Amino acid sequence: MSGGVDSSVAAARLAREGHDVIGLSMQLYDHSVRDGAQGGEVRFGSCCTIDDLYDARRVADALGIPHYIVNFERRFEEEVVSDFVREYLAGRTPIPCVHCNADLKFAELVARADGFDAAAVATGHYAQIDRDPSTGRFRLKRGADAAKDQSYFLFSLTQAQLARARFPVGAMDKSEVRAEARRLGLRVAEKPDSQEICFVPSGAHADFVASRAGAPEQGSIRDQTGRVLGRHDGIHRFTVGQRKGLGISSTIPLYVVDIDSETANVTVGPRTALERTSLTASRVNWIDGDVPSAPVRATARIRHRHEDSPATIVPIDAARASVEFDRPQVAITPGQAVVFYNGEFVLGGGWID
RNA sequence: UGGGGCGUGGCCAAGCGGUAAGGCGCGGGACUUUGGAUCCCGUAUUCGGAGGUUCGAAUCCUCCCGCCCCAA
Repeated sequence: MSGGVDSSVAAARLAREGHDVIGLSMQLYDHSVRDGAQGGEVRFGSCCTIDDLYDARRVADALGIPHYIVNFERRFEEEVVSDFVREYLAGRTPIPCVHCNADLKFAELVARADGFDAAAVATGHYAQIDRDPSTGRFRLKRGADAAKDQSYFLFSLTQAQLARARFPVGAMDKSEVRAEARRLGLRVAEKPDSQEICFVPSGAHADFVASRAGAPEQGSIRDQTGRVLGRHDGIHRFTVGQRKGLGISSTIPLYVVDIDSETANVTVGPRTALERTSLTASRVNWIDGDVPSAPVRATARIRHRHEDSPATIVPIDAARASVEFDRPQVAITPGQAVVFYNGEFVLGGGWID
């Protein structure tokens, strides 16, 4: 229970269905240090704050279920935050929410749930799970509300994890979830959707990285011919596809095309220079547990809030695959996830090299 | 005070006689469980100053002001 509407309604639905529900909330960082102590200007995202934990507790009270806060500060630091910093310093663009899901919610949290002898672990994700009638294997499906679908963030789930997972709001529209929260009188009914990175003060992720990594290495901003157009204060300030913040005058908008962590060079070019037809992915997970023995026709999504596009997925080995798109994709970004779909079903996904 | 170049919105910058491109930034919006992501809209009655030529100038001429480079 994050303290948001979705997990609150998820808990409410399970309770109403007669399940023996226990509310668990993850404490991800030390609020006594982070909140306020640094001058009051420090504000964290709308998720996982101390206020959110209180909201979760209040909702649990309202539902008449027990509520526990589990301390994942260390794990969060190890699995999510340090990875986030490391990735930016390597010139990649991390997506911490996937790690938080895979490494905390569906790993550590499940382990804690075992301590409560829980049969399953439910979250407020907009995604659905069913079983393939022919193989008996679990399948991951998009959320019913196309606008809120969060299946992208869940591509790394395994059969074992899916077997225990429940997504009570996955078949609902967001509006229905809010309506149900209102009907139940839950205080979080109108709470805004969370956004931005929960552990970084809004709008300052680069400063956050710098504060963890020390003095940033400056470098050059070059055009595609290698001509120097400007300087920058660290490659962690850039992501492929980025247009803003370059500080370069031009006759056309320039976008970050490439980031070289070796030379600290950031290459920029016109929008068309962002188009690529292929990519390779590492740490690929296939939802059904088996690596396909032949290329797979699918649609692939290269970022959240992006439409998946027809492609052929070619397994390279157990953990890698190449993805050949039928049409060029704009701004394929190393560090982001690529997720494969077959219609409503998530086939798998991996991390873009 | 010999030669050359330049002064266009907060910044970079196009235009070089026909009535102010574009980019950055900024403001607003859309989107949103990653991205100082993307996308959309807005942002100079005016071109260092003053005169002049012209139907008409930021664009030509004159003078002035302020920068820069080369040579002394």
